[in-house]
Amino acid sequence: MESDIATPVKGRPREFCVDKALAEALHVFWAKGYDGASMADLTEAMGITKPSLYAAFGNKEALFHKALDLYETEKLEYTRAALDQPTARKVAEYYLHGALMTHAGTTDPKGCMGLLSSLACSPEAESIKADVLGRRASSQRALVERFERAKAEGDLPAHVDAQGLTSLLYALLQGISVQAGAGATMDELERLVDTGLALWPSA
Amino acid sequence: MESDIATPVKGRPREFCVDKALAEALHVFWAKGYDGASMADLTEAMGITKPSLYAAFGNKEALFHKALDLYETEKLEYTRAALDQPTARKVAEYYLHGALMTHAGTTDPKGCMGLLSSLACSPEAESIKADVLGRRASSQRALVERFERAKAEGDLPAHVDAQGLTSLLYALLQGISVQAGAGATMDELERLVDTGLALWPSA
DNA sequence: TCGATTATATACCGTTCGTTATGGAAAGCG
DNA sequence: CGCTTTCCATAACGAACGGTATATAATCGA
Repeated sequence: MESDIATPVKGRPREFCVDKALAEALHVFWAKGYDGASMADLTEAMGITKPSLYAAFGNKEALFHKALDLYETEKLEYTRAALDQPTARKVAEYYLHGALMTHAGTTDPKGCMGLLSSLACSPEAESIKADVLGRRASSQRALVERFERAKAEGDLPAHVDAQGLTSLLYALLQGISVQAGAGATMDELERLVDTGLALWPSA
Repeated sequence: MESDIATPVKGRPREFCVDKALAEALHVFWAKGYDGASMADLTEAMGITKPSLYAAFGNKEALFHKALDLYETEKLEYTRAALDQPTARKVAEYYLHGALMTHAGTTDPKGCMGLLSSLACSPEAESIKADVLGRRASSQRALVERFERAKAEGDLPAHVDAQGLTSLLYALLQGISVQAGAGATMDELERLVDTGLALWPSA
């Protein structure tokens, strides 16, 4: 997928790096959510003025979608890599520890950008919510299929509900994000994960 | 706890019911969150004008705190009643089924009002977030103590981490609220709850 | 060097936000 | 009836919102 940001050959060259600016915008959206991030917040963090932002990214909504792309490819890569783990239990471990690092670490904002922006939905930002929910649904479908395969391969008991287990694992991820954003310590969240993994169904 | 809304003996009587208006305000805050609920939304739903609202409730922030009181006493009563259940497993069942009814039912807005308003935190609404987080922390403390008691009474295995189990149960509640707000069906959420209870530690 | 083209900077647009001042209507008390 | 008190309705406040018009600066091909 190519970037749709034109780089002309004529005229005055832009004085900022589009990728750097987008990374800064991602941090603002991550910390404040779509509605909570104002254009003033964004331009200040990106180090550019509003006309430059609009010329380079279109508008606030288009900027968010591009930032969400970056978030998914860079920060949620663990959710895709988890599916390659050999057993359902290791899939869950990969998911949960990935969530700890990504959503409760110290370098990036606490919590999940998608969760934040899908809940705080101003009526005019319906396409934002739809984008986030669509990506989440496709991730969840892939996990259901992975757990179905695990049942077929015998590393999940036959009686477990793959759909229910997927919803439960996602609930844990969402709870981790919520509690991380609410100020829970890393120790508390690790104990949450350890308790969850101790209950994980064994074949 | 007495209502701090004065009811004078002289002067023109107010033409609306304070309790009815507060219940309507609660629904707006519940559906949209603190920042997402505008004064226009609130006055329209409450059927009163802005000066009446300010005279009766103070301002938007005070109105939210009063609505949160109502929410806690009427809608979150199940989290207190759950602690009276005889075993830790029944406590968890009460919590989870209560969350299904309250946060995924058809009569009230989907999701959890506190979760919504604690995540979407405009910088000037810090007292809102603090209020919600304080109530949640006190609820969680009570649950930890209940699970400690369950371990002493033998209906929870001695090796389980009461703090971790509490965080896990709250994560499930939060995940239920998130997924309910995202459009999950009641069937999906019931399977989430059933899967979680199937994994519940037995003595 | 000269237009053509594009980026930046400043200032402004209309709208909505939470909040309040102003003026009149309705009740209790003398 | 007056007088006071309280309520309701209209309109306005300053600030912040997302988004732009305008003018100037910088770089291209010719």
